[in-house]
Amino acid sequence: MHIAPPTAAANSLLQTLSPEDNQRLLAHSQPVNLTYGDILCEPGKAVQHVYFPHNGIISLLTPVDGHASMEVGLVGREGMAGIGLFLGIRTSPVRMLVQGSGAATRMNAAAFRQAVKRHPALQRALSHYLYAFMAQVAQTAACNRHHLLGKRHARWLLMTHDRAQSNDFHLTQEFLAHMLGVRRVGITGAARLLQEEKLIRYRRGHITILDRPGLELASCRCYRDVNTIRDYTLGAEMDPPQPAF
Amino acid sequence: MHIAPPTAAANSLLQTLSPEDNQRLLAHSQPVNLTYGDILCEPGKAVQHVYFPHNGIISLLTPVDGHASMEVGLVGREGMAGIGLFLGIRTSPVRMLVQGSGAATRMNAAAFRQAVKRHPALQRALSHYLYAFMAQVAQTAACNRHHLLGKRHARWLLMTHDRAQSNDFHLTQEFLAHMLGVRRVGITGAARLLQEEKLIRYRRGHITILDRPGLELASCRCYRDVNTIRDYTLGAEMDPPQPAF
DNA sequence: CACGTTCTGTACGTTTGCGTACAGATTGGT
DNA sequence: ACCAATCTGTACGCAAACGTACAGAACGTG
Repeated sequence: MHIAPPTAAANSLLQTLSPEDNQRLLAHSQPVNLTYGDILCEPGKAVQHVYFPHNGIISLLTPVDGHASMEVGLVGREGMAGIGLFLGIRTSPVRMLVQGSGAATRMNAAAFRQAVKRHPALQRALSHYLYAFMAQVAQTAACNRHHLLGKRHARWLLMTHDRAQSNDFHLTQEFLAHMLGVRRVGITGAARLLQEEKLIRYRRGHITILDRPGLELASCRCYRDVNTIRDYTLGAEMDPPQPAF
Repeated sequence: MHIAPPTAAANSLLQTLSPEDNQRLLAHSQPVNLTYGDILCEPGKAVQHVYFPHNGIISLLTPVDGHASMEVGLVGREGMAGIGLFLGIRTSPVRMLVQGSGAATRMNAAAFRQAVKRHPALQRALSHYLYAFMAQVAQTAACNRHHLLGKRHARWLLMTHDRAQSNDFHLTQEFLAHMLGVRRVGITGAARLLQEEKLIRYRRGHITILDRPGLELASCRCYRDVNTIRDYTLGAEMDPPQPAF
């Protein structure tokens, strides 16, 4: 699903709040600008702030064998980084790396926990988002084993495209290789193929999506499946009998 | 107490409740016997019951490309199956397959939600478990891309060993191959190696762990890392300033 | 105990991706 | 305008895992 960019894209989670609640929340938060390469939190460290991206993108990376790391989740305006706090755990298991520059709302840990406590609507929104996020991670685990690089590559581009809300964005092959846990040369090959098919165009750290439907065909079903679950979940505003809390 | 089977270990999540709360909860739950091969829920279907294993083991499988499926999580006495309900979502994204026969406590969906609502201690325990479970899934995603079959094989055996609470358990190569998302023949090779090293012994659907420390050396660090996070999380009984809810 | 079923062992060619190395191209800074 | 840094293209041998096929071993049931 393609997200139409209005002038100022707002974070979906914050949008679920009533204007008044939102106003109250804003008093305890700051607008910040995420810039490519920023590390918002290291694994094992305490989460100081949570982030609600507007048009920025945050990659969540899990360490492997102590040093290497690879992406297990992608956070854009549909979500937040630091969701562990919602579960009462202050320590982050993942590295939070800014993958796409852009605006976000930042809130410190204590304020966030207060906010969760006070706003049932936020609780519900976060619960549902968490569920969708877990589905994303689980699908990624399966995808990593079953699908060839080309398809995963296309899937990643689509996920980023949704969150970047623009047809071009900053991206190097080296970076992408790191995210997908493959060699840089592997990406070179995959990208060349997509370019030959006129689905994308890229040059030195910059990529342009040319044919989104085509890309969707080139990617594995995981992209669609994860979106289906997310849309269903977040659309399930009325989970019938009672909220979870 | 008339229900508790003598030799069976109790479910950790239920154990966090006070005896009185536990008693009250038991009124709304039934002891059941999970048997190998049972499917407790299909992906996309509504979760009718949640399960708290005592010594049974439940595999959570994510579908890939519609038909195939692979394991993204393993649930034993440390956890529960159906955690999505805790987040207010009734639909299961995964297949729940009984991988090890044994006892469990079953609770229907409505009763479970009531219980969550009424018992803050249970909320906290579930929150923390959910966090640990997510870490498990994320690590699996990374592990799937970075580690060779032999190591993942050993890791899986260790995880199952922990939950089976016994040195031998039922297991076929075909089944394991399916869980790990590899060919059956791949498992044959990996198992042969471990057997030659006297770390395990197996024959036709049955496996015995002979040298657990040795197995740990043969597995990837993911095993240890996930356990560290889980122990830390579940041990964090006193999350300092205030509970999450 | 004989038979069918299920599980395990081995084999062979193929593909994907790895590790590494090096050359060429683009960019930014001074 | 140049240099240094960064990014991308291509190449080569190698290892892991794939798909598939078939044979042998263990079990359990009539």
